[in-house]
Amino acid sequence: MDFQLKIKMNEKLFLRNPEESELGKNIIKYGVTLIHKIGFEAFTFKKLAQEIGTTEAGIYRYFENKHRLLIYIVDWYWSWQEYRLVFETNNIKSPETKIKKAIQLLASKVEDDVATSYINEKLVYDIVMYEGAKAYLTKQVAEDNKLKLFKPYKDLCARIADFIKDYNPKYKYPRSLSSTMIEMAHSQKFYMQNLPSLTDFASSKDEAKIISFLEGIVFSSIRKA
Amino acid sequence: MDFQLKIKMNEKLFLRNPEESELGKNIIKYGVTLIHKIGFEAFTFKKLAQEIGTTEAGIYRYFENKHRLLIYIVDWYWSWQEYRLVFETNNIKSPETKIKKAIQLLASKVEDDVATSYINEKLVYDIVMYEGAKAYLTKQVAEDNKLKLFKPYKDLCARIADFIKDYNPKYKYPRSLSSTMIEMAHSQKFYMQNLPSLTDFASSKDEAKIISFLEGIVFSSIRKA
DNA sequence: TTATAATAATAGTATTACTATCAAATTAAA
DNA sequence: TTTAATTTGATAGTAATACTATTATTATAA
Repeated sequence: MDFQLKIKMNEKLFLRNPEESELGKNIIKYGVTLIHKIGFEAFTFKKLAQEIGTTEAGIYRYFENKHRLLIYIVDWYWSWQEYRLVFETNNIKSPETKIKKAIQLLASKVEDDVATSYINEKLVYDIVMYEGAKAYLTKQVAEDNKLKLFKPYKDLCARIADFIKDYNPKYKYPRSLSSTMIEMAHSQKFYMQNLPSLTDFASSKDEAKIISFLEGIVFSSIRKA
Repeated sequence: MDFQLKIKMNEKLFLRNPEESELGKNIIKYGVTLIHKIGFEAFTFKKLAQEIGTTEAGIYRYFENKHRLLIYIVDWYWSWQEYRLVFETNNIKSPETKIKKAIQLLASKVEDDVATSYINEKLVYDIVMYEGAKAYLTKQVAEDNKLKLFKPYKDLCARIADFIKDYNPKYKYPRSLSSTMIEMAHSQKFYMQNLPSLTDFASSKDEAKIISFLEGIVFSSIRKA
């Protein structure tokens, strides 16, 4: 038995589909490792080209600019997380269990998943943590949003919001609670590793505490009166 | 009666103190308006110099680079918010009231405050909402943190965490809850304006709902059993 | 086998992110 | 009040960034 997970990406993200050639796949693969290594600000297509052994112009044939590549990676991540969530909550009835699964998926350390060949999920997780917000914190949010570039994030948010509605149909802010949860899973982890005084988690890989913190927030908020 | 609020800024932020000269104050003043107008990515010292009527080199005498200027603005904002919080909660005993004040201060629309002459708080609020996270989401977080560049944010977080501890000394995650609250006050507002499906707030300036959402999260979490 | 498409190689441009130098103007100290 | 010190303005220059364009070469598909 051998499965390959393939995520259909929004066509507006690229000029040429990177999944359809070796060069394209290398752009994603080494794009991920290089952004992870030097950070998005220092990352350039020229450096990436050198890494891959191609030219700058070659990469521009696939992506308009590095911001689009970032959104590609971030979108891929959220789609992947949504897939995992669907898979993990399949056949589960209890909305409580589903919400807990969601928290656990979002807050746990990610291991490189064999189901996807050329993308290293562990690195992508870090990129989303460090650079994810830069995908939408721009002056072009409105245009990018019109192109549906943030759909994967929204889909995941909506799905978790549905679990929350199932749990307590009377809770007034399911989507805001969902986006809070998703954001916090990453940012509390970032704080823990980089600005620990903003958290109560010893930087000692204590992600169980992050999960407990998030479960506390979510379930106390939606608890039925 | 005429008061002037002056915030003492971390000396590592600048090469020359911008508060001590006309040019310096103009760098802050027009820096704020220009970043607000074109966004941090498009913002350059050259454009700012043109705006002010000075030269690029002139600005570099004050700030090492635009990232430091951003941190300066963001730090100023968090210090200002902390000051407002101290002022507003003075003589108040009830931790509940204090927490509510904090939420209200963070989530409400900011008006230009006359107490500070050359800084437009309304614009600074937007800058923190759109660009604030970029201050620390970098590869140099660790070094910047060593220089105490994030102290104002941490101080505010610690202060609100203290209110939470006063309210319920047994709650386990006061700092994480505090940083969550602070972050969400801004990011839910950003979503409301730009990616509304991530929230439950009609983009109709419905900030009362943001406040109700945040109060719900905080108080249900720390409610004594 | 020819057409077609993708890639590599090279060049070039405007802008960015700085650093360096020197003269002019302002302010502060002797 | 002259001298000295400091701050600013003007100009120049550099390496890197963020692209676009052109042509030759190679692989693939009709």
